[in-house]
Amino acid sequence: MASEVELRRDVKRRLAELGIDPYPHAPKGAVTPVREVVRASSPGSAASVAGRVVGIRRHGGLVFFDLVDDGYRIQCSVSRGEVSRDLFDFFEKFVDVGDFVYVAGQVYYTKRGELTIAVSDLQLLAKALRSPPVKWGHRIVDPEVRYRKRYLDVMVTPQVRRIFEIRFRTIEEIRRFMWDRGYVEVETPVLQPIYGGAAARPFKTYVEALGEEWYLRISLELYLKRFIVAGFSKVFEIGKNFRNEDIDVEHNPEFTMMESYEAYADYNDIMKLTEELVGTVARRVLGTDVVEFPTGGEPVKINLSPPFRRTSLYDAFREFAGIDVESMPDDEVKEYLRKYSIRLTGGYDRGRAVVKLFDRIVGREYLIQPTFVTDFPRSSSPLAKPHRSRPDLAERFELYVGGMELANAYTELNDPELQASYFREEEERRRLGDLEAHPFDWDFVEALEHGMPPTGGLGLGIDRLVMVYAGVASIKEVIPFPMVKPREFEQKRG
RNA sequence: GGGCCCGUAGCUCAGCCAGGCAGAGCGGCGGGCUUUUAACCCGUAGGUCCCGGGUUCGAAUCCCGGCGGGCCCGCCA
Repeated sequence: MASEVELRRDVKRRLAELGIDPYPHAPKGAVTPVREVVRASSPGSAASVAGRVVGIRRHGGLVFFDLVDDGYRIQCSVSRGEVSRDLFDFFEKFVDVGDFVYVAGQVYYTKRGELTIAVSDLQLLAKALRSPPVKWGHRIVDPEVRYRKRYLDVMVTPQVRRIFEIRFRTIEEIRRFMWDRGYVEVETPVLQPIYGGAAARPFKTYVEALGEEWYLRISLELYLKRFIVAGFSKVFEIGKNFRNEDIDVEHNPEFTMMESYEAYADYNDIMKLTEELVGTVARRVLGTDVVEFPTGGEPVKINLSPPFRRTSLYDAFREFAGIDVESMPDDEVKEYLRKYSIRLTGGYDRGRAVVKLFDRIVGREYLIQPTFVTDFPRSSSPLAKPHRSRPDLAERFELYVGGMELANAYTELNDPELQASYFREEEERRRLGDLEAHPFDWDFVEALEHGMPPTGGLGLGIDRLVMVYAGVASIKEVIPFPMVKPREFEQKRG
């Protein structure tokens, strides 16, 4: 028995014998988006549309089929009694589910009350040699197919398409929000001689022209701050970061961040900016700032309208876990590290130990509603400015929603000599085996030496924000083509 | 990096525990049907049982190794 592809190739051959191009360059008539026909057409009016055939229901002399164009579906019918014999036979012999067609005809309502185009003219626009894997409107079950061939997932499942509509609208509205506040959207290099701005292992690459090993950026931070040094007061960038770390429901090696930097602002200003952004963009994209997010299987209502709860890291420990980490002796901190089997690379450091414990004990578990966690230990934040009244802390906050870290922000460190000394601490850590410690970036320090105004900066994880908006618990659901291992598929050729 | 689970027709899955002819529904193909919408009715084709090795008279089934995937844990400030 011939395979589907073979059968449809045969259809192509027979079309060619009749002098019909299965891949014409353009539709023969003007095309109206199906969306407009569905919204505005009245019975009796003419309509000409184009789309993919997603379902065919044959009743002898009458055939119903569904057309989908840009996410909108419309039913069409071909009646043997009302069209030429050629047109009816053409549809029967040559049109399959998956094909793109152009149709023209008159709009009417069926007995069941569905808006339908009575087709009087039809043109094949593109022959599909493979049909969709499942009927339109259904879900593909196999995750391998969903992620490897996302185009199929989006093609057949409107709910999946909806997630990506939310994603791209979110990015659009973030841009609008930032533009409206006078931020300039800039571009910084993806390929960098020294990576920085986060604690992560980088992807390495090789620049033939320079004969050097370079890196894919792990954050946007250090170059955006150079823009502030250069004299731009408000800048932002939305772009891909690359971290050579493991893949799970909250992490993809390639992910999208928005970072912004604003001169003459501190982390309190940035908190206001952040909550307004998260709430405003939600309302513009979703029409509401109350969303449902699955945590531990159960959907929880999350309210994204500002202001968000604010708590210091130490207070959050006390409030949610009943632990006073602030006054705890080092021995006891180490005991907690053992208890939660947390290993610190680069030697014991109280600040970094506390942050790791926080992630483990408090963040994921308790911070479901939007919460700003403020004032992290200074040693865990080498790019942030020390706290104005607490030298052991940094002016830093993280935003948690749904138990995920959504944003990270500082009053930026702008003292070049302090920055240099923090870089030296990081180098020492790297020497002690911390592969995620910051490399020393002399060029950045030199930029700071030229003077950077007091600045507030923000890093916002776009993928995770979209997870919250779309109400999905896996980052793979919001990344169009998540990273999956390549696989050799057998090509079935006839 | 550790643990658990999964891989059988284009798709969803049964068969595996307890070894003995490789199955169902959907989809495809053929036929019927002029108001259906997961249309319906009749018929029919379709298989590298993920790959390799082992045990056995005999392996989809049991054992070992590998590949791919999912979930959980660790890690990802």
